[in-house]
Amino acid sequence: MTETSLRERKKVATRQALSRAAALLAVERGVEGVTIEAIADAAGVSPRTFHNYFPGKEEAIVAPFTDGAQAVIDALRARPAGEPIWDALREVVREALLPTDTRDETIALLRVVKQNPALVGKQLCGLGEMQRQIAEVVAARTGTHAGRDLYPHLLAGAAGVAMRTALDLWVDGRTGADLPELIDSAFAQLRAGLPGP
Amino acid sequence: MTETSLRERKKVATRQALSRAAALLAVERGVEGVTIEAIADAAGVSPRTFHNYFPGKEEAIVAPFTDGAQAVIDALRARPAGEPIWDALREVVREALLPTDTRDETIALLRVVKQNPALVGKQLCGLGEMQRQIAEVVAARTGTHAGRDLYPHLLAGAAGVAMRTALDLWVDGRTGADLPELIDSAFAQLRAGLPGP
DNA sequence: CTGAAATTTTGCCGGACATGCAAGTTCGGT
DNA sequence: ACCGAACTTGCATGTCCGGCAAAATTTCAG
Repeated sequence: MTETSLRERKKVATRQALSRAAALLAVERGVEGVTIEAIADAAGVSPRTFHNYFPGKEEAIVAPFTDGAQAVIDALRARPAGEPIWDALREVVREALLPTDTRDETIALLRVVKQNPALVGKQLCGLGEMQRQIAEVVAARTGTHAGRDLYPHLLAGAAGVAMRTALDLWVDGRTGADLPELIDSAFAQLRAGLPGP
Repeated sequence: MTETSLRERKKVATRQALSRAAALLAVERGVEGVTIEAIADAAGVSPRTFHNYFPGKEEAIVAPFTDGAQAVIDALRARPAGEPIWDALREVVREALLPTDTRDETIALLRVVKQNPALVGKQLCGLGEMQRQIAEVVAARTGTHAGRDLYPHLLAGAAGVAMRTALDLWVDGRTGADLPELIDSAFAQLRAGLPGP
């Protein structure tokens, strides 16, 4: 299966421990009230080691979303070649947002992120990188050119907007719908050209 | 007219001086090669004063885009009430991206921003805030609810994607089309539901 | 015009951040 | 068991960012 030397396992474990500690502390104390020293301490490593894994606490906090964006790209690359591109995008977004074992923590984290401009910036930056790579995949599948055509970037951007909008509205919780419904609705509306309410 | 005491004028002048100096230095030396001291020096104020206007050099560099986003919102609020919302959005984006007297500088600045993740994050953060406010305006005009409906956020997001995509492709310059054409094309494709290449 | 009030600028300071470097420690393969 | 590679850690340096209070500037009432 996957190559898993002890070193590799330790590395991912440390990375996850740092990320989880950062998220937990951010939810508890607020982002500004968290120091790198506290995160490192909670994860059982030295502050200096923290910087071997993340350049700053913001990156550690939003790491789950950065990783999730990468998962979306990988999943998209693994879709069957003939599948309509809109369907493929909807499916990978749906899979990425499937209920996890840490659902409540993720919601709490999303709320914290949303209220902090610095975190929003990092999150959107990761999303932008995801869209860039999605555009390349789309271009390859549709015979368009990522450097010359609007189409692949618009499609990737639309998928990103659908994902982000559905998530945001779901996290706010003022709508009774569950997440898959919101995702389907968002994709359907975009696919229809947002004709009106 | 507009209240314009000496104090107000000096404040905006200082802010613009700092922003312009930051952008100029960033283009000349690269973002990392710019210190707050250099920016403040170029603008004729003390480094401490810089922090009274911007929390960091990144914010100063992307200030033109932040301000531009605000201009889009104001322009949208000023559109006639009956106008189709898609038309209104396309028009305000077009107006925001009209050729200015500092066209070449803006292009150079956009290229610098694009290559620096920290700046991209700040820029996207400002764009996100613009979209949030656009969604409110859209909700008010279409009888939808920004807290419950996907529609206004999807529409605002689509407009943001159209603007950003058209700008990016235009700045890269690999397409012969000019900016208004790209904007029109982006909006037309989104409005048609991105049917395919 | 003059003096007081409000606002802005500035220097100083401290905590936190980020990163290079070198020494110490742990792991992997022979 | 051993050596080289990879990871951790402490140290040191430079920058960032914001609070605070004093000095300077602008506003406004008398």
